Amino acid sequence: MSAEPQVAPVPRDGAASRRIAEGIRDEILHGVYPPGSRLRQEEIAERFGASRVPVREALKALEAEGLVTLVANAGAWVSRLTLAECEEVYQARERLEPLLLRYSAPNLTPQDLEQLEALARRMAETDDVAEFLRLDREFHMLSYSRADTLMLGDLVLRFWNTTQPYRRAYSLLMDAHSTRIVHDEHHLLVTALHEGDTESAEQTIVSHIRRTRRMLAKHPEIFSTES
Amino acid sequence: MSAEPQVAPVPRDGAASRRIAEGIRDEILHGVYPPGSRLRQEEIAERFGASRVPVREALKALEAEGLVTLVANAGAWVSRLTLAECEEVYQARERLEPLLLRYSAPNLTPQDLEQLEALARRMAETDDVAEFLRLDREFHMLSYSRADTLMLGDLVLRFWNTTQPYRRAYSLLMDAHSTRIVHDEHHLLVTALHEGDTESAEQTIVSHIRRTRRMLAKHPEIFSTES
DNA sequence: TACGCCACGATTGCATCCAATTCCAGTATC
DNA sequence: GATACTGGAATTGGATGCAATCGTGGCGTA
Repeated sequence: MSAEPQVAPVPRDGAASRRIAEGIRDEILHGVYPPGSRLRQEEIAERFGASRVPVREALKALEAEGLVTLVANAGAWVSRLTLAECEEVYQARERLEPLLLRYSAPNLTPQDLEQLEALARRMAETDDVAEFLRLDREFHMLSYSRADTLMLGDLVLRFWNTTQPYRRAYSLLMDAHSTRIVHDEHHLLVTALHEGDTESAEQTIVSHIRRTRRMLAKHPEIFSTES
Repeated sequence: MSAEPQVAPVPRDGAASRRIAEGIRDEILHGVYPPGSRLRQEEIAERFGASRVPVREALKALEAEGLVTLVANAGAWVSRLTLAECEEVYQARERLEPLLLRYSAPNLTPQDLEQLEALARRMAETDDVAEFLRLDREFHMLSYSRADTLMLGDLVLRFWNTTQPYRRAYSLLMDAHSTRIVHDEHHLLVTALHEGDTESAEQTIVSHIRRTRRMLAKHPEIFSTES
């Protein structure tokens, strides 16, 4: 144990705990840890070049975000949603995202609208699932990005995060028809925003989320994986 | 340092961390720690007969709940809401609580309805603020208690928790007229539930929350206390 | 007198160490 | 052959100790 060339001296930047929480969150969102997989403190600690203490703090925070499930004296697992829970999240999104859009829409710049249009186009053109998911997320988050809110945005982001694995599974099952409808809705949303018709934009996002929820309900097999 | 009669041997029941989180949350909700007050790790640790490690985990969890604000290398404070943030929470409540009520209403038992009525009556009779707050909270939570949800209920509870200190401050300012309206709304809600008219119950709760939000907006002085 | 600087105490962040609990494989018993 | 039990390894929960950082009061200088 004389030399440690593998890990930088850890400049004690400010908070290893934050770094670890963000790292684990990213890994969960990118599917490195699928829902239901075990999270061992020591393995994570070693991978981030830290001790187990900040790892435990990070896990506590992720638990409160709903991404991780902690069981006393047993361990931590990536949260797995049942169909019912997922529908709940979508119901909540149906209520909150139009509100968030109402905050954001009036502040969107012409550049934002242009970029939204570009994202919608690129989404329609790609057929790579990972790329589609990334663009879809970027599209919707951009539409909310000008909301001058202090917690609503974070809350919606959390909803997106907890349901991310299931969006991935679902988008693998989409046929050409469903795909087409999704893109139509995206274009409708951009158009409404362009015309300054916030009412219509809100209605479009409600329909968009509700339709996805009902499609998910038709594929309960997504939620029963045992791995 | 030979004997320690003051604290029980700590039966290591399962999770000191949970106990501490619940303890601090209760103290914040009961006004022991007002918004903006500092939370020192060592003081809390000593008071709960534990070390600072579980305290830090508890604070992390409370931060994710929005009750506590953590600053790296500086400390923890009880979150203080601005008027804008508080309005945001109320806007979110306006959207989510009717949804939660929709889940709960069909499952409310006759006993529940009776108890709701009793709570509404007792609320109208008391003139002690602390008592009113307790009953009000119990009333609304009971109306949601039969919701078979897995996260919506917790989320709404969190909204109530983060805004609790401001409800307290506000209810001190209520005149007879406002008070009367609040009680009327409560009775309307119970009546709608009794008649099985969920639509109407939802509309009542929306109005109830919206009215409170607008009243709060008329008293910005509540949010500018410097203590 | 007001402003900037510095040293010290107080407090936080993290690593290491120990105790308690859980999980699991191997064994014995029905 | 299936089930209940037991002992030890693996893993988590918490306490203690140390380094880094921040706030603050006192001092010097303009």
